[in-house]
Amino acid sequence: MGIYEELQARGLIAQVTDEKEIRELINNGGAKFYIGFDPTADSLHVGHFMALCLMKRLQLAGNTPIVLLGGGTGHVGDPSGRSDLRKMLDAEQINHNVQCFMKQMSRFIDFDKALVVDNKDWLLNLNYVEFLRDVGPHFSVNNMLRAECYKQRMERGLSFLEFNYMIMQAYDFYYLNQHYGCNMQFGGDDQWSNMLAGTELIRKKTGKDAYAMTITLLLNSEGKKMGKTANGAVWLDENKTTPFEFFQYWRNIEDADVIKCFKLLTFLPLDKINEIESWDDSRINEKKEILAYELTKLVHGEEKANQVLEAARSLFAGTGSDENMPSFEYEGSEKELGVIDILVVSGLCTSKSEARRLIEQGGVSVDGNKVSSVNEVINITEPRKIKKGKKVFLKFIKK
RNA sequence: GGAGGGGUAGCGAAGAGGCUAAACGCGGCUGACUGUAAAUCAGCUCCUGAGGGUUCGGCAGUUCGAAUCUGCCCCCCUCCA
Repeated sequence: MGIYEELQARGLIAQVTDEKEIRELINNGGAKFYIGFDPTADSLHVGHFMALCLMKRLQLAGNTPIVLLGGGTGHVGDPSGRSDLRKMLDAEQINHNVQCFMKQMSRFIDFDKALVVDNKDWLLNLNYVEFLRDVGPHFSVNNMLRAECYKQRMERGLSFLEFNYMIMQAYDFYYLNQHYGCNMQFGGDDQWSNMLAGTELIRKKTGKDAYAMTITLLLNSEGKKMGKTANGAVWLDENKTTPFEFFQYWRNIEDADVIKCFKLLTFLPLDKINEIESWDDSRINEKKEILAYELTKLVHGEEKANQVLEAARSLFAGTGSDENMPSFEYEGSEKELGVIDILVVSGLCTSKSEARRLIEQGGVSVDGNKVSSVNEVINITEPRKIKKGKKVFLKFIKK
């Protein structure tokens, strides 16, 4: 089975421009492909993770990856999948974000064997009129407006700035094709129209074919994007989403999504996944634990994965050590603190009102004892295990 | 540039001088039932020393009293140019 068939079997492939050619190209290691990452935040998220994994899979199959950092396109902002204008980033933020991306990517990609480029190097110096004359004639506005990514924005309004994003991305592909021999682009399925614009530009300018393939978006059984919580994305940066939180996110997904996540996100061989799938439903929690462990291992390393697995088992099953449970170090000098203060100071609650409400509703316990009064005061000379709701644990330690 | 419509809590959306800390829906949180799942049910969802305090795009007014009325400003949408 070639890599193409593997990707297909995992359900990773969403759309391709030319199936036969692409299959041949990547199965024989002949692809020099790029994936673009726009530095819109200071950490990568699960969507990027899928792209990076794809990059790794293809690299292992002998293909050559190019990581394209969007230091230039970041100035414009991709309107795809958005109902409103992106916040504009200044150059300083973009550079900072690019640095953060690089750091995180080094865990997945061996930069020695991959090419890393930043499109600010060619986009920022373009001369407007020259550029217009160069690529402008190849784009039909009528066609662009038909693209799915703009359609939804036609109702709410689309700025000329964002309208140009597609042209930037198409130009990137063309540029990489000319300067690095890049013959293929991968991306999320929401990038499809932007990617097609690139293959078309290359064909029109050079008469040669280039290919594009999109990866399935990670949607849950209700059709919503996975990797998002009420507080925002599930980040790969451990300072933004702790390994424990990361682990718990996957540990708590819906039953219906487990096998799909195995296939799309892990590197477990397909036979192994099929075997897990065949397990009885009563082992569903075991499946989720493996999934969460595997993903945490990929993103945060084996050591961290073992720690959070231990911590989770200790907290939820009562087995294993609680040494590695999430903790908070309190800097104050008091020997005792009101429960409300503990909750607020540690960040478990954002206001005292919220903390009070929580206690009144019976949602807080300390060392296993339910807190019954909002006035309760706790001795903090010893570490205390705070439990908020059913699943949030924190060890409160006085420094 | 002209005409019209609009900006209310995380989001959607009522309210059109006091009865409004602001209906309702979604989302979120807590509890019950479970399997750290889903579904369902119940409660909560601006802050607070629990006395109050601060909110309805911004600023300045009118009024005993303003999310609601007036003026100016900012932003968004639709149609026309």
